[in-house]
Amino acid sequence: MTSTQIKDLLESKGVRATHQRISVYRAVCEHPVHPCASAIYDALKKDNPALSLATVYNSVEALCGAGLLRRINVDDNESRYDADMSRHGHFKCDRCGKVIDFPVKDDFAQGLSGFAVTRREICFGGLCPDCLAQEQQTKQCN
Amino acid sequence: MTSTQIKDLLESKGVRATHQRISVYRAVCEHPVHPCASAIYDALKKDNPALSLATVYNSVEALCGAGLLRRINVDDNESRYDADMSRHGHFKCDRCGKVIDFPVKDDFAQGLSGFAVTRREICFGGLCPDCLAQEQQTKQCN
DNA sequence: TCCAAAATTATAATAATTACAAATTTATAA
DNA sequence: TTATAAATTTGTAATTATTATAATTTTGGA
Repeated sequence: MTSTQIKDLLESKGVRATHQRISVYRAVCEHPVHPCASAIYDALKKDNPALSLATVYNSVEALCGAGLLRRINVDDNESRYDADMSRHGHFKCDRCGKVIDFPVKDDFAQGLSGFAVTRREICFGGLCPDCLAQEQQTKQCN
Repeated sequence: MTSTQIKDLLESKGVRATHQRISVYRAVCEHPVHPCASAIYDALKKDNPALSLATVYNSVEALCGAGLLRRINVDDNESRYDADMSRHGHFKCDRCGKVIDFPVKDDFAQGLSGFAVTRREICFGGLCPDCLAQEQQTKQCN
């Protein structure tokens, strides 16, 4: 995705497309797992040493408000950000820390007629297949 | 639920049933919405002025580890605790702050074969029916 | 180019949580 | 019951994520 394309996307959503916001958006899109604020900061600091962590927070705030990013709470302590706004869940491996997307069926929630639902988050946790295999191997050695 | 019943429950799960842990567990059970650590602390401080906030954190940690409580992340900043371990989702109203339980269908998650899922959390957000009605009223006045 | 509004920056403040060491309590066994 | 070791609680300090603030810079439009 080119800078121009991102610029147009942000402006179509009514947010000013500053250099920082464009690069924050790109960083979230391109990050292998959904990054937290400081991970975005670290990734962008190389190319823009003047970048401030406060700007990263301001930018994700603006982008979330515009519906371009969503904040996810897979971790107990810090927020991560996801540029994929489609319906899906997140699985956090307690061993390797990876966050993996998974599909979810539509209409699994019940009893919410009369509610205006604007946010949906599905977070699972446990062990991913790789770590599960390694744990079982370790157990055999004991 | 009597103190003796809670004591037996904790011990059956292998956690030492101290006075503090018993009252923390009871506080989470009896709290109208799922309380955060400081809400538990405030609720118990009246009857036990010597209680420390650190103990509340230690207790919920022990109780979560034993599968008696679950930590929920409906808020971006702080954790809340829930004694209902059955499958259900949480809806957080952005206006009044209330957290409301709702039922969810079984087997809505897909693509997780090979994963060992030990944690499941479903958090929705938006406006509850009451607040939605009030917002619509406000809109009409403008 | 000039100007006002908005965004960025650096830093301070806040708030939730964790770490730590001393004091207390608990379960167990003599 | 009393002694003892281990676990827990307590009070406080440290840590960490996030927000607030004010000065500086950038942005978009006249």
